[in-house]
Amino acid sequence: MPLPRRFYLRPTRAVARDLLGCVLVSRRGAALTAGRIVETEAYLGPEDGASHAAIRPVAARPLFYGEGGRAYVFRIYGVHFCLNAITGRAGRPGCVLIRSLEPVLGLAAMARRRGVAGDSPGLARGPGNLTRALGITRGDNGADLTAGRLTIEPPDRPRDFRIATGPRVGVTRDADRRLRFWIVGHHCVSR
DNA sequence: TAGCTGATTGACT
DNA sequence: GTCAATCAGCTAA
Repeated sequence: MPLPRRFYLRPTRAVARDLLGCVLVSRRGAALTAGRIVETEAYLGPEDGASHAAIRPVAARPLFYGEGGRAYVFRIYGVHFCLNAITGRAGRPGCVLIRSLEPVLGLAAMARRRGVAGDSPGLARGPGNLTRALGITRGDNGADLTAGRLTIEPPDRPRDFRIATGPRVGVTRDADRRLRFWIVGHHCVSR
């Protein structure tokens, strides 16, 4: 069973942290791919200069400010897609960027989409690689993460890892906020 | 309408 | 270490 709606209706930082160890599942027709989340970043409301609640697409605002538990997908640098989970209750903007996965299911399909070898360690490492490996596109924007073809399942093993925090990667505004979370020592965490 | 920018990646010096 | 790819949507005019 996917994580329930109430999981997302909490402060963004808490969701970002608790998402570590959970499993993202993508169903594309017959192809099933999934990976364990090992790295996330929190994006808050308008007070967070890097958040799309403060800048960027006005068209995404209804989604951003809407009830948590939906996917927010956008194109970056005209080249890659990034996957976010919307958090908070309606009227409370926030989302969590999913940066890296440890491949769990459908490795062959992921490798095919990426055009790399199946045993490649970085199959779903980095936001752009992750969406490509799972076949996630703009068409998944707004998708319900509690049911359907894109869901997030609770951890499939005990949380026996340590969590580290630090500045977000690649952001130019509010770059000093410690809103990045990752599993210490995991080989699938991006540089 | 034109110009610019970015929550990235991979190839190359 | 540098740099190009490539485009939706914002900003200025």
